[in-house]
Amino acid sequence: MNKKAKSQEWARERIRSAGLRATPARIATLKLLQNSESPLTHAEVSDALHNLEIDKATVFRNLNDLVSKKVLRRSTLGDNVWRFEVIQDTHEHDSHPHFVCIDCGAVTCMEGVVLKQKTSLANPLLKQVTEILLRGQCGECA
Amino acid sequence: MNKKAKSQEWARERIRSAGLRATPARIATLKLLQNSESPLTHAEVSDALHNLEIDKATVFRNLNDLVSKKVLRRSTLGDNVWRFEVIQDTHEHDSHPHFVCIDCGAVTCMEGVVLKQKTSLANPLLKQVTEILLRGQCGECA
DNA sequence: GTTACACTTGCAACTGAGTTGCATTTAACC
DNA sequence: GGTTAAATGCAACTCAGTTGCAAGTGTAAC
Repeated sequence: MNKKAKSQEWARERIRSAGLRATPARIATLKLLQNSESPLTHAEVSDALHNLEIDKATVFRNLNDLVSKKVLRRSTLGDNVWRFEVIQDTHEHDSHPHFVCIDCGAVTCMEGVVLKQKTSLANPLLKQVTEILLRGQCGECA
Repeated sequence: MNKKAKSQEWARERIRSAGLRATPARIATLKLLQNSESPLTHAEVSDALHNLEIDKATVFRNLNDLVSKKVLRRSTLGDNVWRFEVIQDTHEHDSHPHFVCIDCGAVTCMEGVVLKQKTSLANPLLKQVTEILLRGQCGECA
């Protein structure tokens, strides 16, 4: 089996094991996000799948379906637009920080960065952190 | 001077010292946010000032103006709606991370938390970080 | 392989947040 | 009080995301 067919089969299996039907739109969406280096917005997914003539409502529904089945993660970068990325089942640390460039909007996943609290005392105001977001200028824009 | 007039004068002075004109719409907006216990959305501000017959475009412009002058802070709770709150001038806000509760919207300054990069190699994609934002549930909401 | 049916899709119309252009009004300085 | 740049009101707009419904399709069971 060649590489393309493997990726296709992987996406198909991931969708089916989540309890959803493996339709062309879903397979294409999942393959796209899997091959992307950073989370994509709905508009970016929609554009990329444009040649498949998939309706934007379908893309929204599929993205939300895959999020609710925990195949994708949905996050916001402070610009009030949802971004989606594949939850890698190989990783344990599933919530790495994201860096967003305030100029060009590029999003970088920062696997090698961790938050450290100076004081040993746990902060009572902070029960559970679900997302860490850094904003600033990327190398291209600075 | 009574309490109401004091609040009025405080708002007026805060706006003027930011380099903006102290219009009734801006004074009412700032007083409202100052007296609110949690950040308010544009719609909430607009509703509360309804009897003053202030246009929604004006409210948006004023909120954004006050944000750009660092009188207000603008944050998102993950529902893709901006929320606004008064920046208390007793704090320095540039140097430490902020924590936003995705349920109640409360914003906490986290003086005792620092970001550490595991690898000694500096990330070339990340030239300058201007803001660090943590999102999650606070002790009240968890 | 055929079939049946629930799931999925496309379309179109909708909601709601936020923006913009422009003519009119007004706060602030003299 | 008069002047003027800043602020406002209005209306029309963009864009993200949702919804109802009829038509299409993946899947399991035969």
